[in-house]
Amino acid sequence: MPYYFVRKLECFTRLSDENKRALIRLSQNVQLVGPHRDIIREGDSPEYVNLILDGWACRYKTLESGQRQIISFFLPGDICDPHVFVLCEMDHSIATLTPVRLVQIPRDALLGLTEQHPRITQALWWETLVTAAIQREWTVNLGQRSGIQRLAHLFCELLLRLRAIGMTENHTCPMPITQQELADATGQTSVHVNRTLQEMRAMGLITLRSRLLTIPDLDRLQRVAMFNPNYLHLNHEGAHLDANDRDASPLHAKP
Amino acid sequence: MPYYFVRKLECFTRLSDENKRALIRLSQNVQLVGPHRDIIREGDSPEYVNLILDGWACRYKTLESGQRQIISFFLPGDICDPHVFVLCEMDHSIATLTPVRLVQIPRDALLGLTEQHPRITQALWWETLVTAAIQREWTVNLGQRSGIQRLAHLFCELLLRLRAIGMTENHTCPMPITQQELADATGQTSVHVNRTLQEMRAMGLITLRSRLLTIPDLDRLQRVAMFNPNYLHLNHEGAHLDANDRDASPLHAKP
DNA sequence: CGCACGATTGATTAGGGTCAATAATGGTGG
DNA sequence: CCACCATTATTGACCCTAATCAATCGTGCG
Repeated sequence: MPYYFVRKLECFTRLSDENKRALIRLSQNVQLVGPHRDIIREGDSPEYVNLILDGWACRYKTLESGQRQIISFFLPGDICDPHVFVLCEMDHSIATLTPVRLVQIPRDALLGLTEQHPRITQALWWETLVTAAIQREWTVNLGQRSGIQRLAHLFCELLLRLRAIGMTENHTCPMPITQQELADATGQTSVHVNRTLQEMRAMGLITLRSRLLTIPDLDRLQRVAMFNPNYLHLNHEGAHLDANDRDASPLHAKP
Repeated sequence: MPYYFVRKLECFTRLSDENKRALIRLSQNVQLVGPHRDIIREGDSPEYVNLILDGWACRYKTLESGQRQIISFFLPGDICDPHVFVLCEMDHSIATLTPVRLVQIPRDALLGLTEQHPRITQALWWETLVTAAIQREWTVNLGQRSGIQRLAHLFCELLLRLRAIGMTENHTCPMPITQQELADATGQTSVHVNRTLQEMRAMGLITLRSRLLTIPDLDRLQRVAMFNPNYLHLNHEGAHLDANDRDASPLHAKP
């Protein structure tokens, strides 16, 4: 079973063997959660940091009117809010989309880890900032792009994130979510998502069936979406950091 | 001249006199920037952390098509990305909206501050997490709300944030931005914003003229917007923290 | 006073929502 | 292995919000 979160953090910087062992030791008390279950709800007080070992999950908010917005997707290896403890209560919910294997990391365990491993601290910082960048890009996506562009952009993002953790094969990646969920993420109705997907298939932009997405020409899809991958910061920006660097303050990272 | 950023951080937790003096010492080398000027551009490498002493600014992104999305607003006292140095290059731009007084804080100055003042470190953490929460709420706003609701929601958010730093008078606050900018923030055209504002005025929800916004009945506007202020975490959630607490790790904050 | 920018208005159109019905799919138990 | 049921996907008809284009009006300011 691959450790996706190790792969993910290695997108940013080199990790020592000791770093990796420490990360892997977190995977105690693995929990299995079925699909479409809440992991934590708006209003709850955060007690753990959730690390998604495998499967997909999402942040979401439900309005009084019943409308739901999916705010972001969690993929294998993603960690849900490593610094959430500063706040007293959750302002959104997190739910599984597929069956999920996760670990709930107690505050002290995570604190111990970062105290012992400056490089991991840096990498978690990078992960936090990239998460924020993704959220900003979603703001742009919902505010400025058309239906087809929103879906195209989402597919580009998910493909690159999945590729970063080694979950793609050639031009194909898993896409284990329903059209309703794509609709909730892109601020459309499922009816319109359905029609837009058909249009994208007709244009030869994608194949999507059996929960598998194929993008024959990623450049073309990126052009359709006006997608610029810079916000994902996937180019080993922390490669210059010595794996044994003592200084773990994010304010110290030398760009 | 009030120190809005001190007021803002005090929304989270109590600060000692020494904390405050240290914060105020940052205000060396104040810069005056005219309206509608870029402070930092997408692609630039971040060299400073910008602290807005006074005036309004915004994050934005421009697409190849020329469309612009305003991603967030910076109000007096806001600090632009205290932890940005982990990343090599900016994935968005920041520009002034009004004339702005700001300080560009060098990395080392900020690092020194947080090393000396654990309480400030905590408060900056809170600020970072609230900024992320605001971004999520904008995602919901753009994805799920109608034109009038988006504007109403934005006005509610801005009023509460301005009230937190003491910039409101009764039901009135400054709103020094154009309809085009409201449009770029809410993902609409300025024509439609204009019509929606007229509708809101006709409903008695707001008064907006001479760059002043009045909200006679905030509860009512909140209901229209389906606005829930919980995501702003403005209820002194860090009040329990002793101002001399030694431990500054966000993972340690006891909710 | 005149200029530039921002606000306002009107007419028309298009993208996407709504509602409702039907068809595929896939998982389950007998 | 197959029948059944629940979910998910698909289609059609119609409607409405908000975009577009273009012109005009205000207003603050040098």
